[in-house]
Amino acid sequence: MTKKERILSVALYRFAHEGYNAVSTASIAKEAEVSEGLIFKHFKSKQGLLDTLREELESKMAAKVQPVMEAATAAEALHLVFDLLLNVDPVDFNYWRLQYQLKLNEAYEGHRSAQLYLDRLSWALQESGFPEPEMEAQLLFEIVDSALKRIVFEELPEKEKYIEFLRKKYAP
Amino acid sequence: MTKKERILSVALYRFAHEGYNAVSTASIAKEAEVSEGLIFKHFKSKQGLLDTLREELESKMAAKVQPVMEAATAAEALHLVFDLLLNVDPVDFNYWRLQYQLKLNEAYEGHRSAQLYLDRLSWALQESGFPEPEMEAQLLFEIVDSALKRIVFEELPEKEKYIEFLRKKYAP
DNA sequence: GTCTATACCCCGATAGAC
DNA sequence: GTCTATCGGGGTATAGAC
Repeated sequence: MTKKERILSVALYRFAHEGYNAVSTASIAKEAEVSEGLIFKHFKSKQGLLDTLREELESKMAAKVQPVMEAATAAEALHLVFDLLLNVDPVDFNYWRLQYQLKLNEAYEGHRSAQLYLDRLSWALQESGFPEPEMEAQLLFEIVDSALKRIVFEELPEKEKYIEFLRKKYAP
Repeated sequence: MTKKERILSVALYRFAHEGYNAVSTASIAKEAEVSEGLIFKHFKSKQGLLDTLREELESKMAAKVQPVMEAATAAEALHLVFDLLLNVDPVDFNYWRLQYQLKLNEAYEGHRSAQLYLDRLSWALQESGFPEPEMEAQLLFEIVDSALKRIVFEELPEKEKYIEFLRKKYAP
């Protein structure tokens, strides 16, 4: 693990747990066992460090959603939505936590790709015979999002049971 | 409006929109058109200012939930859950936004009262014939919470339509 | 790439006058 | 209750040596 990677790793953990503004570059440097100056050589600014993490986050997000977008049938797409929840890698928890931190404070542009995902859900639900697919897609999106949030914040002890309970409602 | 109230009002807005750590006492004082020292005379510290807002938030929350807790029948309780969403006062939006800011960063004790609310939902859903009332209560809680979030962050344009869509599922 | 030293500003908080 | 003045510390960022 290079020093650059150590910085990113510590910053990800701290930003995800405490929030961007609550974490100083000095404390990141100390925990990563590098000099504070090195952070600025590599990332220009504290914001630049966050931007790098955000890019990593976005590519991870795209990869995560891809199976649902490419499923052959509506039933398969709906099934994969819940697999996505079952298969969240604990190694990535901090990326999703960071996402929830960023989403809160305005001007976060997850909207573009979210719309494509919503459209996909809407299509799958319509194919599956739901009478109000757009409304239902919004709801499903919120349900899955809140479940992911509870998983990565370790607030969902009966994860498997809860996910299967959800799956029964949409992909029986 | 007293100066003390002006400070609280500005602090609420800024904390709710930008997050506690991103807002300085100097900028609050400037916007409220008071001296910075006055903030510390009234609230001891920046944290004390937040604590005052948190107390106001908690009493508002208790008042909001009360009708559901005191409903005579299960059907009425479920019906009131959605009324709660329909009747959110725009004047209070910033209090709920603040709540979502606070919930994110660790050690937030909304858990005690949340459990009573969850138990109440669970009871109402069991009475209404849902086969897995505990799971269903968790889900309903998340659905209502995410809808409230979208409302106060002004991300739910078709509010009434969405709420009635939800209501049909639980209190037909 | 990496460290040390340092600039410089802004932050939270206090003291004291009115 | 309210303001002005001020402090000490910690924040981001840069310069320059190695």
